[in-house]
Amino acid sequence: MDELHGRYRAVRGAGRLRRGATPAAAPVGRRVAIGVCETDSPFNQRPSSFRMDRFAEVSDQYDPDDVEPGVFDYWDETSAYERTREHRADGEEFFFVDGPPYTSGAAHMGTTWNKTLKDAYIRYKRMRGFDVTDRPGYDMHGLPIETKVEEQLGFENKKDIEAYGMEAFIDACKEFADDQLDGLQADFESFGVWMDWEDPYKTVSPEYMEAVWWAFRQVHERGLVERGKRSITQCPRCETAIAKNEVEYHEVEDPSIYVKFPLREAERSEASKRASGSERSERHASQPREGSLVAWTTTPWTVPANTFIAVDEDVTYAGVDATRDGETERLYVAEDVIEEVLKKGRYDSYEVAETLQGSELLGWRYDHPLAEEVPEHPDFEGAGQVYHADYVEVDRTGLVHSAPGHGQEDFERGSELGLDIFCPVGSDGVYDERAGEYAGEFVRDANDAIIADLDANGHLLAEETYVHDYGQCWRCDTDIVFLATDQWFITVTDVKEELLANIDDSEWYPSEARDNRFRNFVEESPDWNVSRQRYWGVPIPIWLPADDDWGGDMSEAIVVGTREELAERADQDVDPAEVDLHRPTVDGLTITEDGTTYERVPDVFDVWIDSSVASWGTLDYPSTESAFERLWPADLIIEAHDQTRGWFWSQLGMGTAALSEVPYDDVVMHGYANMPDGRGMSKSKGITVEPNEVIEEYGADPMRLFLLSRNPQGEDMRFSWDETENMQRDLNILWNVFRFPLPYMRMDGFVPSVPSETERNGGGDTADGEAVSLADCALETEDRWLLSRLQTVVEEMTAAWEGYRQDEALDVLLEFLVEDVSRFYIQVVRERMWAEGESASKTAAYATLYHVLLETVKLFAPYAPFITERVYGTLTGDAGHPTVHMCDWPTFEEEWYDPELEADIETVRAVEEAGANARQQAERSLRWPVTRVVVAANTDGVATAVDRRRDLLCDRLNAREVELVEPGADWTELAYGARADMSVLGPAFGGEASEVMNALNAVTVNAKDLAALESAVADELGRAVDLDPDMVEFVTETPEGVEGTEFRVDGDGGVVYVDTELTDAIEAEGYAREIIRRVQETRKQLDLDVDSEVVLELDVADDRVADLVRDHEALIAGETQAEFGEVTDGSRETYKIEGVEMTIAVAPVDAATAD
RNA sequence: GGGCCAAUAGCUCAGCCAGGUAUGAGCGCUCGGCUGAUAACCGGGAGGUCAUCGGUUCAAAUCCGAUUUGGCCCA
Repeated sequence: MDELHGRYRAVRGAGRLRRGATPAAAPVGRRVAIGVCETDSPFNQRPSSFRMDRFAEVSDQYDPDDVEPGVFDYWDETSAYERTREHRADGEEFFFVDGPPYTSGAAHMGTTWNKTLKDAYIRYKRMRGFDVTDRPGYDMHGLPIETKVEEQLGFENKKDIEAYGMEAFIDACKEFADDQLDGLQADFESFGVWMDWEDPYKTVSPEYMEAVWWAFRQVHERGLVERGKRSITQCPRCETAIAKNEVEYHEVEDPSIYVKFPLREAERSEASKRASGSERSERHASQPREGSLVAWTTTPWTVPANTFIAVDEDVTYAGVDATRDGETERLYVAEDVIEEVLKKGRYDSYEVAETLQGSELLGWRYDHPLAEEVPEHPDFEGAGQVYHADYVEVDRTGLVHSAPGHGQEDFERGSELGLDIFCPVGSDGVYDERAGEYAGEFVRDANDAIIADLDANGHLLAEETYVHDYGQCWRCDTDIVFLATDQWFITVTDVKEELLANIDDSEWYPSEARDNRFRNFVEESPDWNVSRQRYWGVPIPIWLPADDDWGGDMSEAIVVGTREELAERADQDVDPAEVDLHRPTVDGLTITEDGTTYERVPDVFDVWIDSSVASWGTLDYPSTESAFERLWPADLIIEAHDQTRGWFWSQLGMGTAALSEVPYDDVVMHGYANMPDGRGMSKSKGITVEPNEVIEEYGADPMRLFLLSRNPQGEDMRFSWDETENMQRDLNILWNVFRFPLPYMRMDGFVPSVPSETERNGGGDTADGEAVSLADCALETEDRWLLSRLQTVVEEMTAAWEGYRQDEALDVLLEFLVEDVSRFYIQVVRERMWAEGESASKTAAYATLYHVLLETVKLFAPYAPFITERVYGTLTGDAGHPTVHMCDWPTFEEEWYDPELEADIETVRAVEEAGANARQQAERSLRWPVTRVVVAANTDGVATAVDRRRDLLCDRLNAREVELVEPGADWTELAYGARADMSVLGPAFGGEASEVMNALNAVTVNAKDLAALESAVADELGRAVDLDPDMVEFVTETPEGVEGTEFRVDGDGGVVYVDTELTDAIEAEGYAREIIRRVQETRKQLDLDVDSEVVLELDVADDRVADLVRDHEALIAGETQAEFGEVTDGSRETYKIEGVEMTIAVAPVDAATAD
């Protein structure tokens, strides 16, 4: 029962762990309708307040628990989804078709990944201007639901259903499916999927079922429907055929018997010609023989139906005279397995009497080993003979017991040979009267009796057991049986060429899946058995003459295609608008034409048929025609790779059979969602990660971001809690980046220019008169750089999305957000934003950051619909669209694109990074300015970039000056030392080696020149030495106070040297900065507003330093909103800065402002 | 038993198609820095038999073959 109620939308609380290891067991949630909040939710007090004011205050930290419920409310209140659809109503149509999930059980991680991908692509397409078809679908018929309902009702087999009443049972199935649908839909909504939840397509609706009938009728009209016997996999409990892909394999222990089939005195039979057509077999076949053919089987219960023995005509067989307990008999087995077989039979000795080709055995006749027990055993024309078959392998005995009434290959070969099909077993796996002594017994239960009878008849050579994989019913785990029964087929093998040709009319992502897996599967696909002997499904709309001697001629069958047609032709009164096409309603309808009364065949369709018509069923075709004519076939479908043999195939098969076309253009085939350790998830084994746990732990947006960060083309995904947490962290950066400028913009009354809804719809400038647009601003280098980066990002992301690689697009976006916006741009512009009063530079920074944030949030929207809604709302107030999801996808704007600038800044950042490293080596913190930074560039490109961006570099490196050393030139202040390689130096100089080494270590030269080094060492040593190049390695030695670090940019690079020599001016500023920082810290501790004023008292223990600091009093006062004075009551703290003791006291100017 | 896909740092993954030094990325770890975005942020460092074995090649994470493990599909 758990599964029936296993889905809840998480009830959000404050208790989410920020960094959980593994979360505790799934929280016990209450079912809460989407968008309805607990009464204690803050959003009940201030519903969707985030839309009330532009630049309104937001919380310090991104908290999905806070954001997501508010956004749900907002969407409800503003009909955001409906308005977004409406907004695109005039756009070019894009026909997406939802592969319908099966309505049993809750959404698992795989379904969640699937729907998240679909949602993201739908949102993206909408932002690109398309009017997207987004009708969700549910697959609601079929055996799985029947078995679940049977379980609920405590049923054991079909007879219980009949006793309960078919109509009541079908009602129960419907109710079950509806319940499951509600649960699934709530799950999908809980992580922000926007599809048309008001109007999903359901495979149980009259319109949809009619779409199935219509298609089947089309298929019939093309002559592709037939009834035929086929060997099918039958579940004896469910009493129905089950699809091959519904058979699950388990290890079982079965009997393994070697049966002797006694040769009849052979006369040449007609069948031998039929079997081989070969001339050479005739001579041998005509010779009388004695002895037995030995065949092996693991299914004794199929022996009653034995019809022929198969051999391989190219294999060598032997007639062996085998002796046991003094008795000798002739046995025929393959030559290669004589020893093995005789050992099984515990024979004492043997002699090979003759060897023959398999072809020589053809036509030999034998007697049925259970002839007495099964009087009606196959004895018809052609039965009881040896034939060739391709399925023969030389293991066991090399001869194969063949019963076309059971085995699949046996059936095919038997049909080919024109043999009758003998199957004395009913649909429940019980022998009928034709099985003689075994009649009434369940086949498996008869194994022992059959083995005993074979033994008693002298036909059992050996008996043992054998462990192998055997098929079981996927729903009830009953071992399947193979039976030849009457079934209905769509003969797709008749249109195989067309199927293969149609494959090429669709594009697959990844393409290999189409060209390998899918093509192989289609090439090998057999006719499609579409009938099931069950209840909960679309009834097969075939009516046959009631007198029950229909000969199989489809022209004498009636196939009904629509409700209208049914109403017209049925003998009973049928209202086409009201009729329920389910059983048992349709079972009672008859059709009488030309004096013949027709009754419906009792079967229903295999449930795979239902979803195969989704591409027109979702458009309510044929009852509604216009949408189908406009839209079909689908532009896009997105499913996992198990659908290669499922929905991708069934749609191709049905589309081709009914309409001669493949019903979809683009296929995105994603993988499976696996456990963090790579195992597959399994609900029954309790190995799962539940989506609601993830939402509870980290939020819906972070979960979506994680799912969308995985390659959606073919590869399986490992779920990762850690990566999901990382995504939450990345969204926190988005949050921080977004909220950072809000207080400044608010204080300065910045009015951005926001493209409004009216403007988009009809053009015209509706922006506020004071609104600042980018074009009006005096942009600085970093502004233009960030805007250019944005263009690059937009272009790269769009290309990735168009290639169905939203994961690559996300990588680009996250790197832009984290590296470019957060780590570089914001760091650079902080000071500009802090500036007091009006400033063109500040306004430019506002306008730039505002524009970039707005575009960035749009780029994030398909991934994280909640946080982006919140951010967009706060940025635009009531000036923008009602929802971010109505926005257009950003476009590449040439005017802002400046690749040279982007390359320059890349160089600047590399130099900055190396500079920071050099500072660290010199132990000089960034707060202290340095007199100069020297950049030795390796290439002209680097030199030019550094030269062009000197100002920015000075700023970033806190350097008074940047010196440039051109490529090829040496920085004259550098010296070169040498290190000795003692493994070479030692042998060369013997006892003098250490003396030479010391001299080498001591000297420096001003170029990497061996002669110069020799001369310097000679001076040091007082005598000349001969040095080889391999004795020494040159090393760079920087001047005192200078440290160097290498950097690289795209293969180019250079060295950054930082000169940390101190001057009074530098010390003065350094100390001042140290003081400023500590005052700021104190201000924060006192919880002061950013702009509130303080009194500051400074006491510096060292007079020299006190004088230095005094030079910067104005700077200190300005940065900290302070005036110098005596502090009596406030914070007072003593610090030791660079060894100098200082006491800093801070107090608010007015106590009233202090809190 | 057969087909397809995957395996690269502790974790999640790029790189492989078109062979040429893994300056690999993020997270984690560790050492340091910054300090009115601050429960944020930045820098340095350590960390790899590219699953294993064999082959082709001057050169293999990359191409080929086999094996192992995992996933999917089929029998």
